[in-house]
Amino acid sequence: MKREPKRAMPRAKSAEKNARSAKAGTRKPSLAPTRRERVQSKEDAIIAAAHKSLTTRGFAKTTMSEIARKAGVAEGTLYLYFSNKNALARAVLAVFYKRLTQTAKTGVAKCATTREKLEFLARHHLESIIGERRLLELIASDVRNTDAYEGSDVYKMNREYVAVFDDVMRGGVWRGEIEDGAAQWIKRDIFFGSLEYSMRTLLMKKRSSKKDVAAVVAELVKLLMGGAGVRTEPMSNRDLTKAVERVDAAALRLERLSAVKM
Amino acid sequence: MKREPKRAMPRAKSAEKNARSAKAGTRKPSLAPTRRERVQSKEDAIIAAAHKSLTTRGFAKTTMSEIARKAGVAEGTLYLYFSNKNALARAVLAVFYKRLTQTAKTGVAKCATTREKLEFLARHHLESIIGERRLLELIASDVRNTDAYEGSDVYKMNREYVAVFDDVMRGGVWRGEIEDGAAQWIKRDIFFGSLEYSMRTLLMKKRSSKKDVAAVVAELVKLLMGGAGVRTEPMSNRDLTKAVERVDAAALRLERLSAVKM
Amino acid sequence: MKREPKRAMPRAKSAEKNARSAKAGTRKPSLAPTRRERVQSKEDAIIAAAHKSLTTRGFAKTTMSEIARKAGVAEGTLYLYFSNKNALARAVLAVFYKRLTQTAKTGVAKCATTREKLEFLARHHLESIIGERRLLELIASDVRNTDAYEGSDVYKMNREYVAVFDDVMRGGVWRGEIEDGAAQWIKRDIFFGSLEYSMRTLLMKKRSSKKDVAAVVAELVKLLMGGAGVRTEPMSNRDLTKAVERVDAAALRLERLSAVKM
Amino acid sequence: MKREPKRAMPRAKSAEKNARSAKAGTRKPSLAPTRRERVQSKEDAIIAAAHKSLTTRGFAKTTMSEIARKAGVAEGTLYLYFSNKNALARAVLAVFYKRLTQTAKTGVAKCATTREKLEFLARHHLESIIGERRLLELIASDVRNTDAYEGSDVYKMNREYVAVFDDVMRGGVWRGEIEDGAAQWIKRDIFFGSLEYSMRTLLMKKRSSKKDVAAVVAELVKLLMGGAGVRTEPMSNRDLTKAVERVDAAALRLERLSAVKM
DNA sequence: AATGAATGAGATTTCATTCAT
DNA sequence: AATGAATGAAATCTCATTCAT
Repeated sequence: MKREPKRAMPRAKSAEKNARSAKAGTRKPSLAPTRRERVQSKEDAIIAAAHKSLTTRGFAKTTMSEIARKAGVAEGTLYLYFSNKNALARAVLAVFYKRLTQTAKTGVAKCATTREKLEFLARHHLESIIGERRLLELIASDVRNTDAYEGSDVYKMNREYVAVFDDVMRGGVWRGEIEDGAAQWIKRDIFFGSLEYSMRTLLMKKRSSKKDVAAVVAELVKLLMGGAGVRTEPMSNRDLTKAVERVDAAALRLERLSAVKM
Repeated sequence: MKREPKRAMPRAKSAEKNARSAKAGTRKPSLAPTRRERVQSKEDAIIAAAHKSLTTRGFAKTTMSEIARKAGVAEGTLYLYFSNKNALARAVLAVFYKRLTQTAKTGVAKCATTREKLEFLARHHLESIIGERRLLELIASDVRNTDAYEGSDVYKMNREYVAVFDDVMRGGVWRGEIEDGAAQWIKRDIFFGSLEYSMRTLLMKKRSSKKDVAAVVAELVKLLMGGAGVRTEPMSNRDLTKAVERVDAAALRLERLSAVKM
Repeated sequence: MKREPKRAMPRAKSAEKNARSAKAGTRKPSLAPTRRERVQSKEDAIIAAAHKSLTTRGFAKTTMSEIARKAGVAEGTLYLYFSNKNALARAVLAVFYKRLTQTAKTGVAKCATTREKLEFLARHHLESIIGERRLLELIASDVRNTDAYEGSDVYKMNREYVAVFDDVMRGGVWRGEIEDGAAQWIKRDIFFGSLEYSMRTLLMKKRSSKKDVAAVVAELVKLLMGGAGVRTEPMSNRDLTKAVERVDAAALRLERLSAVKM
Repeated sequence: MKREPKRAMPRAKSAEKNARSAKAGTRKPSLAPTRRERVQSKEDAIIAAAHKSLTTRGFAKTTMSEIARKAGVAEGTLYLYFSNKNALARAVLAVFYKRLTQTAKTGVAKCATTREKLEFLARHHLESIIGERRLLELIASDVRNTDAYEGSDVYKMNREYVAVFDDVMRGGVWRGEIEDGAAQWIKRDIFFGSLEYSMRTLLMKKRSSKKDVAAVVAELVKLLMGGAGVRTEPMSNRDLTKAVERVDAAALRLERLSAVKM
């Protein structure tokens, strides 16, 4: 099932990639694409082709020759850019996460309140993964398990992506809008886990409406922000209770006092 | 890529069916297994072997010959009981769900309160899937997508399993312990989605403690039962309202008092 | 039972196509075979190997691995050139027909009379198929029935081959050597059907002689050209009848004459 | 591809069959089927089932289990009656030939002239094989080649069948209706070969008409009976013979006359 | 005599990966 | 740097035949 390389592959790739963007300013401008640009665009084409196949057919059914055809390169060329099918899939995931992070950050920046930010993030995530569910299989399976996932590009990009959510949540806590209850990783898992499960349900429904998405998003945000979520004033339930009790007691004493006096 | 069965399979399959011959009591008891018993035990052995391979190596890397070897039968025999690899995987899933449903129901029955029931279900699910994460891949991928998933055995067993959760939730709502907010399917997705995502995090942690599991369970149940869950003293919203009314009334009287005095 | 190709095959296949690159003359001649030449020769080798196996062991008993071994290539390579076993068998048939047509045309061109042409064709066909009877099974069975036979290469080549016979017959009719009786397809079926059946008989005879072949050929041609074929004296039955009647009448007159005289 | 038995099979079959019909008269009549009758009917059922599968799906695609199912017996039972798939197929062929021979003989007996007999035989053969073309594949391939064909039941039955044709032809020759030209086996091959080839053409035609069948039959018979078939004036061979005798007699008298004169 | 579960050799086909050009 | 033909291990699935019951 797996045919791992028998000998180390002589590829210059990483170096190439890292060298990119280096002293771009010093290069003399030219209309014809430079070698570096050509290489980059070819890599992009391969990733785009792989992305398309992966999302439409899934990992197992996607073949390297199919990707090569779509990308307009020879099969052998794929191995010049990526050491194997798994690495290529990981690159696709990395790009996916990069884009996702980008749009998430941009969208969040436009939101005023924590609530709005969370709502945006939830909807954004849900809508994004609905079209790329096959990509998520990758995360849960082979690509993630086979080789060192931690330390890989995908892992890093994933951290960066969820960090957007973490920042929003921490901001909410700091400003007292969200109770500092559970550990952040737990909230994170609840957030993304719920959304991915909902995606499956949505996909199974014959016709999933915008309303369904909205309902999921609303409920999730409500839960994460504390049931109090609808309150305008940010006083906690417990504080309120205490306060009421104090006032109640005070009123009682006043009443007794006045009753005596009168 | 896959070839689905062309003809009906000569298999004895389900226990229910085998029990049919009814007057088992009249047969003279014998220590040697009957033909039917052997068939059943063989099917069990195959499923057990498949389960083991599937959970340890995943669907793609599991081969039929590996399963046959583990089960102690010839490769061809597998196809006597299951029309293809997919069907076998589905049978494994069905057994998994059946067992899961059984233990879930039993456990829930022993719990007194809705809270306890939910906590039990959450912990039970989390602990169960930690060892069988590869099995869950199946649900999310091939087995689910390839053929008519809806209407399949797995689908039915899955419905039965989640129904346990649904019943608990509905019971809680009915008894006023849980707010009847979002649609049931949303709560369900939040519950199971959160747990499965948490499972992944737990598995990635070098050493996931019992405390982590407990924390996830607690937080999830808190959210589903409404934030009120954490209060020490059980003052209900209704109590609070009453108190506010009292304070309001007291304030009114104070106002009158002061009006008299002044 | 059979799985037909799902995707286009990366094959160089036909000679015509390869000749396309046109300025072959400008290329500097080299002794080492070019890539294209190697591809073509490999295809030829595969077809030759398949031909050998097919004719000696028949379709069912011929295995792809056997062909690969004979051709000196890996099994997978076969599928680079032919999408499956059926397609390979059809290619073998196509080559067979091509060669057959070639030699038939050449031979016919050398013959003077229609009779000679038919005799040549009959003998040529009979001798050709005696060594390749297993190939003919293909035509009558799987290869022909499984997929769209009509429109296939084999079909076209077969049409081309039988056209040689058709032309000869039509020529004979046009020149008045053959009576324009039955439909052409009927004559064609009689011609080829008789020969193939005779082949079987010949093969069953412990020692089939040249004389047997000659006898079959002679008889068949005689029939197709009209019974006149065997007459030494070219007098028809009708002529004979007339002659007899004339003699009869003459004898009668003589008798009367002599009776008077005497 | 072939899995021939590894050891001789302990079957009583032949003996059983031959013993049949033995002293039938001595058996006491009974309404319930005897053991022998049951065995015979089971064999018949198997052959009938095999015949159906063989004619509709061909040899390769017909499976023993399919036959067993259709015949209403267990797979193992097939091997009690026939040593392997090939033998079963041969039995089917034998039955086919037996029936064919029977109907051929009956039909021929009802015809007055040689011409009519041939026409009947041709049409009968053509119509019979059109529905059973898959059976004919057997004759041309495996069944015939694999084991000792000569000496087998099929071979004998085939001889018996073609003997019907042979008899008709020999009768025609003896009565002077057919020229005694070619060897009988040649005429036989022409007859059956032409018809089987025509069958293929007929099957390929989108809609083969009765007229097509009639045309083939007419042409074939015309050829076999000699071109005489087309004569306009009906002077029979017998007339011709008489005339010759008269001429001969006349010549004799003339000789005598001249002897007197001289 | 009958059964039918079990066998296991063997067939076709796929495709990630290599490497000579 | 690019190609793409070649590889060959490995996977799934079939089915004639056997044999314990």
